[in-house]
Amino acid sequence: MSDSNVIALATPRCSQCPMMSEGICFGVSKPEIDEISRLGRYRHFNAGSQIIHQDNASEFFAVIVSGRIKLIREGPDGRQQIVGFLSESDCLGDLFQDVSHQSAECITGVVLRCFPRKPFEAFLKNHPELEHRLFLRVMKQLDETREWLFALGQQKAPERVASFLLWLCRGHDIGSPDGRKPGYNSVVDCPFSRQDIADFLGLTIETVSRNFSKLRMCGLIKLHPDKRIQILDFDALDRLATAA
Amino acid sequence: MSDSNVIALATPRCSQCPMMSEGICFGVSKPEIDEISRLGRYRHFNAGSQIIHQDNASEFFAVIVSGRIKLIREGPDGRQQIVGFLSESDCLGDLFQDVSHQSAECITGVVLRCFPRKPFEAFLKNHPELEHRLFLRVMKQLDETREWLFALGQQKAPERVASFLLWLCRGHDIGSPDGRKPGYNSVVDCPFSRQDIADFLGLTIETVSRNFSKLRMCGLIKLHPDKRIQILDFDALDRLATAA
DNA sequence: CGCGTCTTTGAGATCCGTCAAGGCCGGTGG
DNA sequence: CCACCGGCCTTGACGGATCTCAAAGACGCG
Repeated sequence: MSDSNVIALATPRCSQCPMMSEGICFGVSKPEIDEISRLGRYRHFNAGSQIIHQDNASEFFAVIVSGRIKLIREGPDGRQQIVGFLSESDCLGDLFQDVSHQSAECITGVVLRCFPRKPFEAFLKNHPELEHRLFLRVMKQLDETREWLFALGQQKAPERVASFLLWLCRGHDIGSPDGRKPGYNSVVDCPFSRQDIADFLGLTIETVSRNFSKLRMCGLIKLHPDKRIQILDFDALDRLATAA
Repeated sequence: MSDSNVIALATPRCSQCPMMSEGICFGVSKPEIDEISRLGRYRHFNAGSQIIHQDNASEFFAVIVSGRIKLIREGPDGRQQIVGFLSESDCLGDLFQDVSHQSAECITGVVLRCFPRKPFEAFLKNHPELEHRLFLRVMKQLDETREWLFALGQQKAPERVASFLLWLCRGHDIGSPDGRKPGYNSVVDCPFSRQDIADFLGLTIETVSRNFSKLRMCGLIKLHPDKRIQILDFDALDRLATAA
């Protein structure tokens, strides 16, 4: 209430912004939130639209207000590898480098809170505690990327698919219908197409599909028509992912 | 000379330390270098020794004074994926997290400048310009890791091997004997075993060896017995790596 | 010189990619 | 309301790239 004036000046909905709720802005004083917020604006994108183009100038930094985005590395011949999935409250854009080394494409409709890169970097210079928080995020991303490097380098197709499902469980568990412990009989949201999953796991859509079918026929998962997947045997899935 | 007293108090060879020369310490005032240096000590490791064990406590942060290190993710069944190579002036150790998510093993003999993690993190809190420099490094590592994610996910064995050789050229070019432009007819140092390369590229030693042989027989490279590789046709290698 | 380790090369087995056809589902228009 | 259409997903058959297993060769070290 006391600060709602400032917030209101800054952005209409700053209090609902994931930069606040998810902690990116946490610790930045209100006048300064006002300062940086004045730089930012909301942008909307439809599913399928390209937000960032690989090898183009890196011009903005953004926080995802809603929706899902895939980060893609593409080769000269069109092959593409998804190097990361982003969702609400994640950050988008390459700071401190002039060209983007990957593309960003919307999986769903997306709302972004966008800041021009250079001014944001200048702001960062005066707010080390904010940069520290970004630092932690990038380290976490590096950790996750290394995890997938292991998967792509060492695991076979069935293990990769199982690992992917477990990854879905970790991040996007909607909850189990009968209230069992997390991971068991849970329903997870999977807004990704077969092509997305294939590009992420370094497989073809056919191989992904075949492995989903195998898991379904073995009774480990149940595929719902609304892009949701029900995990019926978490332990078995875990064994598939970690053991051979 | 004026500051050599301070340096001398701090560490015997701080002026030769890669933290200075390679910029990690750059911008930190001398008394403060003294402060942090008092925390650090030199440690020596033999080739093959494990410095960090995956899933163990993350207890120190270090700068590599000399030597080469591989970062390894291992699965429960012994399979291992190299997720990064480190060399002189690179940093080692997971900051701001309690357990290491990968192992670190010496490829050559190694000298480290070691700092206990917690005090170093505390020092970092008071030196945002130092943390900023670490931030840039981690972003660069993330970028490189994504590059290899593309290689492991999308490229076939011959392309991966060619990409690996080009990567060697970028970082460790010893120079061409006849002074031609960089990359052409250059000799690169390759201190890695076939097993290392295989674990890095997600292949087997046999596949790596076969592809090296193929490149040798096609006249693109020449393998010297002292772990050096001569690049005879850089362009052809580049074509192999980027096109199919 | 002899030993062990790393590397190379070969032959066979396996997994996954490619090509192709058919099924499911939602949207559109009659 | 139903028929049609297009995109996405599934399933099958086949071939090829890579892994596995095996043996011989090269290199470094004592």
